[in-house]
Amino acid sequence: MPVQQSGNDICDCRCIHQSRVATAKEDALSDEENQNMAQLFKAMGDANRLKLLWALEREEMCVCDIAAFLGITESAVSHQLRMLRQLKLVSNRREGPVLYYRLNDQHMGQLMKIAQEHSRE
Amino acid sequence: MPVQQSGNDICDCRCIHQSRVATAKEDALSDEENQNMAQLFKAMGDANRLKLLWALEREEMCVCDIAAFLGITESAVSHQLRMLRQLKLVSNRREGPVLYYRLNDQHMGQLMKIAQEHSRE
DNA sequence: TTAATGTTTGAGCATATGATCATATGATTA
DNA sequence: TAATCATATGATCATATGCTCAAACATTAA
Repeated sequence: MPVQQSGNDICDCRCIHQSRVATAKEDALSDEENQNMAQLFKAMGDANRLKLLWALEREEMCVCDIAAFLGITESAVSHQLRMLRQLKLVSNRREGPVLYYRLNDQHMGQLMKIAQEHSRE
Repeated sequence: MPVQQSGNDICDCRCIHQSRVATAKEDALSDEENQNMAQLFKAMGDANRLKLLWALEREEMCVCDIAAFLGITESAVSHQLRMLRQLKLVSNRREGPVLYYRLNDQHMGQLMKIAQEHSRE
C-alpha cells in the first residue's frame, strides 16, 4: 500500500495508482535517446520529406529532380536536405556541379514499410 | 535519348536525368497514404508524446499519472491525448471518473524498437 | 441537489516550421 | 578570367505547434 508523499514521482490526484509514475520513470528512455528517436520521427513526419525519402529509397536524385518531383523550389528542397544531412539520414555524391542525394540509414526503409502497413489497416 | 519538354514531369535544369522525376512519380505513394504515414510519424515526432507512447506500451496510465510523469499540466496531456485518439493511436477505458489510456496500434511498438536501434548505432 | 474529483475544451501566446525570394558559393566551361 | 549552372544560405513571412490558464463537463459521493 503506497504511502502518500509529496514529490514529483507522485501523482497529486486521488487515483490509486501513484506508483505507476515511478515505475514509468524507471522504464523510460534516457532523455538523449528519446530525443534522438523523436527527431527521426519528426524528420519523417512531414508529407514532402516522407515523399522524398520514399523516392530516395528507390533511386538517388539530384536537387532539381527532387524540386520538380515535389513541386517546390530548389531552395526549399535544399533546406530540407540540409536538415536530413545533419541527422545523417541522407548523403550525397557530386558529379560535376550536380549533387546526387541518397538515403544513408537502413532503418528508414523498415520504418516506412511498417507505417505503410499501419496506413492500410 | 530523352526529348526536352516543358511540363511538370521534367526537371528544368540541364542535368541529364529528367526521366527520374517521371519514374519517381510512378513509384510514389498515393497522396492519402503518404499523408497517413506522415501523420503517424509526426505523432511520434515530439519528445513528450514519444515518451508517453513508450510508457503506455508498458502499462496503461490515467491522465494525472501522465501529467506527473511528463511534468506538464493535465490540460496539456489531454490536448495531446485528443490528437492521439483522433489518429486512433490510443484508446481509453473508464473506471469511475478516471480514464485509463493505452496504446491502440501494434505498429508503434515496432516503430519505436527500430528507432531505438537507429539511435544506438 | 450540491459538492468534489478527474478530464476536456477554448482562448491566448511564444516558439517552431516550411515555404519563398534574393543572394552567395562552388564547380565547370568559354 | 568571366560567365554559367547547380546548389546552399540568410532573411522573411504565414501558419502550425505545444503549452498554460480559465472555464466547462462528466461521474461519483454526500
